[in-house]
Amino acid sequence: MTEFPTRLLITSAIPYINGIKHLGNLVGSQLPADLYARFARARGAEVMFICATDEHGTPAELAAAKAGKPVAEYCAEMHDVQADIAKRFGLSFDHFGRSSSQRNYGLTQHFAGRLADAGLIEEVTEKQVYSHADGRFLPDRYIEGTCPNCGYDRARGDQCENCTKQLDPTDLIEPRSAISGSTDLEVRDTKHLYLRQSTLRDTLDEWITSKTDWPILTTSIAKKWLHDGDGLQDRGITRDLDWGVPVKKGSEDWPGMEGKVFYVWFDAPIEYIAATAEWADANGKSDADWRRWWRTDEGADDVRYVQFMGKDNVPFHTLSFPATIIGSGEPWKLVDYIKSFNYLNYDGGQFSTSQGRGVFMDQALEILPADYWRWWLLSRAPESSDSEFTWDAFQTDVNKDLADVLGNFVSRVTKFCRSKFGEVIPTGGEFGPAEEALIAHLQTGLETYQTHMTNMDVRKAASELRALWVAGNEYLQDTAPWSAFKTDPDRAAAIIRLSLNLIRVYAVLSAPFIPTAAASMLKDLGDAPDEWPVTMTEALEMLPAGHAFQVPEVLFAKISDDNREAWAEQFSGTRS
RNA sequence: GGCGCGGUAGCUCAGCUGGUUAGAGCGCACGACUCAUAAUCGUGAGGUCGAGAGUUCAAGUCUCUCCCACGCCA
Repeated sequence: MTEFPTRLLITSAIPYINGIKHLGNLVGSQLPADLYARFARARGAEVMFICATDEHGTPAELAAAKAGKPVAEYCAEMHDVQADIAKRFGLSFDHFGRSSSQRNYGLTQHFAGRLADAGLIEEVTEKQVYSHADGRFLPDRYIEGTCPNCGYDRARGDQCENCTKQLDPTDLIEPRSAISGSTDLEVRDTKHLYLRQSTLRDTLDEWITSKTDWPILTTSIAKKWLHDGDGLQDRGITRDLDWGVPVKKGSEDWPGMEGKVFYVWFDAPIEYIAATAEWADANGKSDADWRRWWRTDEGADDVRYVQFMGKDNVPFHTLSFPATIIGSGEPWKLVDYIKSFNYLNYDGGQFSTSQGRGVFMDQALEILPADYWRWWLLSRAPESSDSEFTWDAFQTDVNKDLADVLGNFVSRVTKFCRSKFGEVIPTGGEFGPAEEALIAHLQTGLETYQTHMTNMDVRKAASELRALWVAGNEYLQDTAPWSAFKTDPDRAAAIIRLSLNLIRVYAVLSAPFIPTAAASMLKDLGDAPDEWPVTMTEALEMLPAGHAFQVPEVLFAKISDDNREAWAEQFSGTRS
């Protein structure tokens, strides 16, 4: 078995602030990260699991304006909303931070200063459209006008949606602000900072090349950006906006950059570090307490750092953020493993936040408990290619796996025991060949499961866990305690004693996937311990004869055809 | 147009460094059981592994060309 790290730093890509995320966002980063974090804790690792909201940028400003609120207030509210939903989904962050925190201001400015000192920042003067009516510069996509190519009158400054032609804002005929509609626009010179990541290209290339155990999805995307066309391009890291981290060189002002902020992609990944500092602040810890996770010269040399994200975030995490870390010349912890995911589609199309298409996290929880979603999404995680959510598959899979295989096992064992022996672990009888075979089988399965979980092979882990559940049903079918009871009650008692213990083992092993149900199973087993099994032989004798339990309520109610049809209908349109 | 990821049983997918009769879950058919959420367990039906060519004693598994779907970029 692969040796498991003793200290694990785990980060999930941070969700953008402007609304509630859909299931596709969830399964791409936060959910698998949580699965891994829970497993790591169960295996005894010291875990720091970090996420946050990504709050800066124009979309946040516009969403706030639409809601009629100051952007800071809007973000604070939306952060609380997202934090609450995350909690209800069982996402076990050690801290859920905010990229607008003072910690992130300080660290972002610090990194910019270090990069400047290292000669990795370049000042570039470029032309950008300024709107007098809005009193601000407009990003390309917030300028609308008539497409010079096809005549479409609502083409955006970056691209015409009608004919897909790539555009420059100055190409548009009769350009206007998408925010106010004003045509009082002017092209002005503005100065911006660029991160010279092209100079780090060979270093990054070597680093990526050395990561032979990373998912192909991760390395292939990184390689593409490194080698495509002219290779890795320098990128602007500042914007003409109000809402963001003010541009500073460390703690010093940056001449010529007054009134500008860092671009969201620059400060967002730094928030992983900042959020860990926020964790320290929120828990009465010292700076040393968070720095031992991030500075290899201050205790982080034994930390293994794993990031989770959807494929759209891979370029930033494989290139830009490492360029920031490496370029700083300081011993910050660089990521050790990047687990990336493809997209989850919704019933023949894409999930879409802007169009409100698909199921969103809050809606999901209104319909069913989190465990249903967790199980389905994780067991079908889009690891090797995009995957698809359909109500039909969701209903079938959840009913079969959770209700029929796992839930019903718990039900049949506890109810049989109650009717024949009462609500205590029965005494008497001995284990024989059938038990030896089962235990050997479970031991092998346990090790396979742990290997897959350690490797973050999410689908394979789910499949193996399910196989363990099935093994219990096979065992019952094979030993038939209901028949044995008629001639040899002690034999039936032994079978049921093992089976009740098996429920505890299932609860513990399943907890990373379905934490709520797992906790409920342990509670009903008379507050059984959540100790992770090492050998099945010992694990299946943990609950002794005489230990009281109670027959649980139905663990997983089935999704009816009526439900499925109603939900498919309810979510066919757009989010209201 | 360039690049990337895929194209394996009705459906969703496993198949690592090439090697016995190509696997799993679901669905379907039949059978067993009756403790249980009309649940469970067993058996079975079989797909020229997108198409073509090549390398090899041997190819879903490597090479080339082409087709299709999806995605990213220009």
